Amino acid sequence: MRKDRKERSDKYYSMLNAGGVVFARLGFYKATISQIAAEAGVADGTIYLYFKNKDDILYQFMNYKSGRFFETMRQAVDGTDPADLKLRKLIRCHLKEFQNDRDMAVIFQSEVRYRRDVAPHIKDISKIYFDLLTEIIEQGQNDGILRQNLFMGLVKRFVLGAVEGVINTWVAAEGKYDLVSMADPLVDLYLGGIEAR
Amino acid sequence: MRKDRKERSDKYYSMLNAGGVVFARLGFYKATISQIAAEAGVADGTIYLYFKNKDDILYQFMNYKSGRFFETMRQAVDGTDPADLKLRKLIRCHLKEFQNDRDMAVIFQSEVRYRRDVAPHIKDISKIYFDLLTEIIEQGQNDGILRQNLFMGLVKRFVLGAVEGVINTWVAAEGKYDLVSMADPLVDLYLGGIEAR
DNA sequence: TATGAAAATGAATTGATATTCATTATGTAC
DNA sequence: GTACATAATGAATATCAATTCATTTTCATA
Repeated sequence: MRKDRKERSDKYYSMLNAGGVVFARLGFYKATISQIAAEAGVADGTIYLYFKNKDDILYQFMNYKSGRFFETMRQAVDGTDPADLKLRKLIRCHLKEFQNDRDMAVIFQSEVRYRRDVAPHIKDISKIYFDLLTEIIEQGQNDGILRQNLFMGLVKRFVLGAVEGVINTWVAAEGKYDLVSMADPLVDLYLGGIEAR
Repeated sequence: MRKDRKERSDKYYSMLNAGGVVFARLGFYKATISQIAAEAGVADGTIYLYFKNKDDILYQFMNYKSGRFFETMRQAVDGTDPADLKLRKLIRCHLKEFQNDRDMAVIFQSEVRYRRDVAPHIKDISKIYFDLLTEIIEQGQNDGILRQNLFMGLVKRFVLGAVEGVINTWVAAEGKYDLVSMADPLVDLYLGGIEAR
């Protein structure tokens, strides 16, 4: 059908990407259609041939990015590694993907938390993430690498919350340092904590 | 001066509070002055006798809440306790204050991250928090309770990020469970990590 | 109770921008 | 090269909500 052809076109992606750029720079509400159109090098009206409305641009942007993101995550984790290494790979991958696509990072960290209407979509996103974590942690417990008496719901929040905190700081610092280098020290904290032995 | 009298009045606080209610419910951009005025039981125009504009309502709300929040935090931590107990008290206090004032929790967790223009103000907020954490962690290291080889910048992000993650989940769950009960298990994770010994 | 200042009101103004659509351009089949 | 369909344009429209301000109400004082 026609819509498919359109959606796969270069023009479609340049608009999607322009949306990402402008939303990241100004936030959803301050971004205007005219700015997005200008960034993509098309007329304002053209946006509406490809997207239902402004919300739809954000929605499709998230959809596209999160799809690719989780494919990458899944690949990073699949395999026969021990749980602690899987956790390391997961976090490294997360930080690497966000470092390589700062617009996505900004939008995921702020719009996602902000916009309630995007929330249903986002729930899926963190669900997939949480499922990956559940797999890893349960495997680690079965192999005796991780403690048995863990409150799983809390541990997942603990892990994801801390990564997000690290990412937010990096975003606020305008990405002036290497984010990926935080991965291993962070996982060391997850595993061993801060207490002296 | 007149402004002082106004700012301390009941009406001022009812408008400030109404702002909190409506911002928390709809987010800053979808909230309207009319809704805030209605919630406070005043006319639209009255808002502008007490606040410069819509931004100013949010700004003063944050200012007021964060001032009280950090007084409370400081009190919770001051004293001669060992560092791990201080950390426990800090986290307990943080969760308790947010649980007792859900509007504040929603606004701090979403608007703060979202609105760049509020950021300078917010930097102060997390700076105070980080300073408290620095004090506690350094004390713990001096007393031999906490590990020496900690990357302080990361540890602070790790701690604050994880608490915020826990709070976000609670907010998203509409506050249906007891947030404060998460404090001790969370601090246990900070201290000992998830690895088996 | 009369008077004036301070406070409050809410309808009207203003500005902004998302969205539409009549028009123009582009490309393709014959 | 003509005719048709598809795509793109951008000025005009429609909506919405922040802010203003002429008018009214409240309230302290004499």
